[in-house]
Amino acid sequence: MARTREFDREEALDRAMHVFWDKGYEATSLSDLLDAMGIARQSLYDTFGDKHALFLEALDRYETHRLDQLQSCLETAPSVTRAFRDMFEGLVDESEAVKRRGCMGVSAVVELAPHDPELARSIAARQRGLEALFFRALERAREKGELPPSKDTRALARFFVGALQGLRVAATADPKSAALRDMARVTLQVLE
Amino acid sequence: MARTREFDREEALDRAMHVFWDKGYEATSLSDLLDAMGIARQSLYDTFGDKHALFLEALDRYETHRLDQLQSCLETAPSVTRAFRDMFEGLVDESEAVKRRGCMGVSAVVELAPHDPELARSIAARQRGLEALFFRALERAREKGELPPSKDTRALARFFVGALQGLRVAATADPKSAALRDMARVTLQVLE
DNA sequence: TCCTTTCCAGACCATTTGGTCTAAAATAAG
DNA sequence: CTTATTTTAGACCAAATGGTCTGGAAAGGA
Repeated sequence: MARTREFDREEALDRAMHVFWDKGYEATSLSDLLDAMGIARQSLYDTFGDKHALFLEALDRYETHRLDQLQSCLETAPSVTRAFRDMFEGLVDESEAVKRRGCMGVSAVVELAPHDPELARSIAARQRGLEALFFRALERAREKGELPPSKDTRALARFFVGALQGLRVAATADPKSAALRDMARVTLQVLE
Repeated sequence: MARTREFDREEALDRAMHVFWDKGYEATSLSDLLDAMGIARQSLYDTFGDKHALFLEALDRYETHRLDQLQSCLETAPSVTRAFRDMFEGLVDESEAVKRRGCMGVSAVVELAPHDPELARSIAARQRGLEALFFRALERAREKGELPPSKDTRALARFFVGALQGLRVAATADPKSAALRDMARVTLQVLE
C-alpha cells in the first residue's frame, strides 16, 4: 500500500509559481525551484513532469487566481465602473515591490510566447477569457445605466485588457512614477 | 601602428540587438551572439565588455531607434492626432511575425527590471523621454486646435506611453486577434 | 622588414544546466 | 512483520554556460 504523498502538491505548485513570477522562466533554475518547493528532484519530475510543464501549471494557477480576483472585484463592487476604478487605481496603489515584480502573465507572454506555441495558445485563450469577463461586466453596466448606451462594450472590454497590461509594464519599469496614476485616470475616462 | 578594426562595431551591435530582441536576455547564449555578430569571442569581450554590457548597448540602440521613429512620425504626419493614429493602427497592421516578436524594450522591462537596478534606471529614463516626446506633441496639437483645450496633455502623454506598451503585449500574446484593432480604436478616442 | 596592435581560433575554466537513474528511507495498510 | 508505494538524497550525465587566456594570423605605418 502506497506511502502517502507527504508534500502538498498545491502548496509546492504555489511556491513554484512565486519563483517563476519573481524570476521568469529562463532565469529560474531547478535548484531554485526545489529549494522553494521543499521537495526532491525526483518528486518534481514524478509529480509535474518537467520544468516546462511545471511552468505551464504555475502560470495556469496564477492566471486562474487573477481571473478569480478580477471576477470577485466585479461582482462585489457597488458598481461595475467602480470595480474598474478599483482595479486600476488598486494597481497604482500597490507597494513599489509589488509593482516592480509585475505580472507573471505579462512576463510569460513577453518571454515565451514568441517561441512557445503551446504557451502562446494558452495565453491567447486566457486573454479572450479576460475580455469575456470584462465584456459581461460592461454589458451589465450599460443595462444599469452606468454607461452611455452608445458605448461599444466589446471594444471597451478589449481596451481594458490592453490597458491593464500596459499599466503593469509601466509599473514594473518605474514603480515610483507619478505617471502611473495619470495612466489609470485617463484609462478610466473611457467609461464616461 | 594598429591593425584596423575589421568588423563594423555598429553592424555587430545591430545584429546583437536583433538576437536579444528575438530571444530576450537569459535565453540568448554567447554562442548565439557570436554567430549572429560574426565576430570571435575575444572581440566581443574586447569591444563590448561582457554580455550584460552588450545587452545594455543593444537596448539603448533599440530604444534610440524607436524614439527616432516615433519622433519622425510625429513631425511628418499632417497632424499630431493623425500621428498617434498612425502609431497605434500601424502597430495593429504589422505582420503577425512582427507582432509576435514584440518590443525589445517591454521584454527588457519585464525580464530584467525587477532584478537589474542599472537597467531599471535606464528604462525609467527612457519611459520619461517617451512621455516628454508625447507631451510636446500633444501641446502642439492643443495649440493648433486639434485637441480640446481642457485636455490634460501631460496625463494624455502618460496614458499613451502605457497604452503603447499594453498594445504591444497584447499583440505578442495574440497577434491574430481582432481585439487589437478595438484596443487601438478606443485608445485613440481619448483624443476626441 | 619590423613593430605594434587587432582579430581570431580555439583551449580552458569552474560552474551550472535540466534531466535520468539508483538505492535507501519513510510511510501506511494488511 | 511484510509489502507496496512514495519520497529523498544524491550520483551521474552530457551539454551548455559566461568568461579568461594564449598564441598565431593579419593588417598597416614607419
